[in-house]
Amino acid sequence: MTTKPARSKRATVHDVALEAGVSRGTVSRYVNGERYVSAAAREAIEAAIAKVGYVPNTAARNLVMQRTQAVGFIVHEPHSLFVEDPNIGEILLGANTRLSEADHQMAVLIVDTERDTDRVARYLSGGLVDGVIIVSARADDPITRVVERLQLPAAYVGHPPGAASTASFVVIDNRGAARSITERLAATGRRRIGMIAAALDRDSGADRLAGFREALGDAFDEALVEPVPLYSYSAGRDGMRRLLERAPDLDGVFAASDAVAAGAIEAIKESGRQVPDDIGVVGFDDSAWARRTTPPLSTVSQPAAGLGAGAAELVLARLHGEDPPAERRLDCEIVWRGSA
Amino acid sequence: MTTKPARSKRATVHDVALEAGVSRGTVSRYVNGERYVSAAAREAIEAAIAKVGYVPNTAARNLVMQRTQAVGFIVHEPHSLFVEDPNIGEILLGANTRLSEADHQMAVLIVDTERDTDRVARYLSGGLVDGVIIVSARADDPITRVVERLQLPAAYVGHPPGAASTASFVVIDNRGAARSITERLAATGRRRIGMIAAALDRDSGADRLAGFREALGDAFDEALVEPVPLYSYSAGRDGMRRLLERAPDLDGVFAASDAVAAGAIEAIKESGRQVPDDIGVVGFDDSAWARRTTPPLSTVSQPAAGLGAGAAELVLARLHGEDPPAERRLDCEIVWRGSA
DNA sequence: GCAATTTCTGTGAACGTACACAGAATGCCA
DNA sequence: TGGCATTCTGTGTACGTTCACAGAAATTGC
Repeated sequence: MTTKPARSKRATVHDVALEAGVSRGTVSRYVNGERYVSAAAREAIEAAIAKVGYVPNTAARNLVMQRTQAVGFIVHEPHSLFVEDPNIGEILLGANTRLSEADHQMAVLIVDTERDTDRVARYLSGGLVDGVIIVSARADDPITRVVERLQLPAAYVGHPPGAASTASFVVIDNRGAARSITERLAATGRRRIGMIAAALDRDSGADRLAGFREALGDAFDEALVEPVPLYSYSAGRDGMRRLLERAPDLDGVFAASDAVAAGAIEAIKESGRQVPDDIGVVGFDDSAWARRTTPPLSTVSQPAAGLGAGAAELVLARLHGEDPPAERRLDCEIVWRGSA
Repeated sequence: MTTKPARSKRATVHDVALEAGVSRGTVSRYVNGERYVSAAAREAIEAAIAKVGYVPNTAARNLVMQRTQAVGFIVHEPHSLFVEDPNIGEILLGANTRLSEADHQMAVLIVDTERDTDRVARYLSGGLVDGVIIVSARADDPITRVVERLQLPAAYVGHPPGAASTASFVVIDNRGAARSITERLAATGRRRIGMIAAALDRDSGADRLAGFREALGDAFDEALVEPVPLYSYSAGRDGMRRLLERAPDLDGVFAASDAVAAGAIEAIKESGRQVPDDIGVVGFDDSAWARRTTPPLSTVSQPAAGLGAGAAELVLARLHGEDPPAERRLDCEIVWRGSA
């Protein structure tokens, strides 16, 4: 008696063919649901597949088909932000849902360190994804360059990093929304309105500031704008402290994101002032933060899941050889709660 | 003049060999950093690779190597929870960091609908991952069964879903931590301590309740335990409302998670009581919620990133043919803030 | 009842890589 | 100079699938 193999090898299309008494080609046709498979063959193949436990090998299929049915979801963020910013999670889920409907898999690629950059670049170059969704890219990004060089079908969520002819962008109307909510804040009777402007190196940050400036018109005062690097709680808190020191007579503030607004509220309370009585605060994103502050935030509701879904649609369209619009702009809604 | 090809094909190892005037084998050896490549050949190959822009095709390599250098990260959660629960994000990042160090890619697989189940099962069966990390699996899970059937090296974060000989588990000491924090709460002089017990169908939920019961000993009162289905804010708020109605004399409460605790605090304030003066509240997880409530939560700090990293290590060990321990238990720390 | 069509099937090639093996070149020592 | 170990190289095969093609079988039309 010979020793039985330690690990039973996976069944291949060949094994099924042998078991069913037909050829590889016929099995392949059956598996891919093509026409021209006789009833007899079909039954024999079904039985054989069940018996040997056949599952197609995707790597082999990918190799010959030259596609993978997978889309990369690239996030370039410091890890902490990925955790803190609920929008990214929702964008991811929105994209995943749409991709899943189209029978595509999502590979999440987080780029933080130098090392990640290399690995992700290798992964993309290796032909394991048909296209990519890119979230919050910076202007001069090695990953972006790799994507462009490979001519990989791409859709960006947010900031368009330079001109890339092969890419589409799905964005929200940051400027319009910032203008609307600032106008709304002004309409509550505030006279000295400041802004904590975050991430000015990105389109989103710059556009929100532009909208703010537009809304105030002549009343705009450069000195009441406090720039901070990130959309984070601590940046908001620190920025607000500085702003209050500079302008103690402030009675309204537009924070560039809810996380920033939450930090700002802490700083305001710290200083002994009341929200919204002394200072009205509005945020941006309608993230989980917005319902957790006291009072809850008036803010801009950002269709995060819609952004993800939109990006997925744009990539899928490209994969199907269509030529989708270069930009898709989603509207935002203002949600008025208690903070202003 | 002939038309140039619309899309230039990717360069293969064959093209490089031709360009460098050597054979496929030699190029392959160079690319994989093997010995026995002459200096002359090396230089020629380097030049050729640069010239034709060669990148190895991972699908082809996967096929012949019978491995993919990728690990699946499976989350079975309703979408909303994935977004709300910051621990999952941190677990993901912890795992990603460790996998990335070991040059492995992570494929995120979110299982929510029936449809997801099929797709993920197909993906796993297709041989695109060498192993999996599974977060918050339920007891009778189709995905878990697929993983077991495929004998895929696996590591579970949290709940061990039945006996699976091929898997390892990385868990936190839920029971011990629940006991500690309940004792600590009791030590502040509380006499009527209740618990909002969430997700009792999971080990984590059941163990936290067990630790609570252990800590109180004879003082334990079944009537002061309010079970809720999920670790969510709204579940906590609703549960606390019911508990307060049933036991208006309550002076302490252990919430099964920070999100639950945050909801509980809202309900307590709603009822006109003060935290911590009238009722002391403690949570579990030390998530982002903990620092956002007023007052900030006393809670159990859960090493979420450590859980992810631990799971990654266990899977990697299995992939290297080692036989890691079946369970790795991580300790938690108690963080005392203002809520009790 | 024979040609023309439609349905069905098997075979060989290709995808791009890794690996085993045979054999060529080189170096060393007696 | 011959023998032998060492370094290097090229060729053929395998991985598991899809696809094109040729040809067999069944069905149709007159």
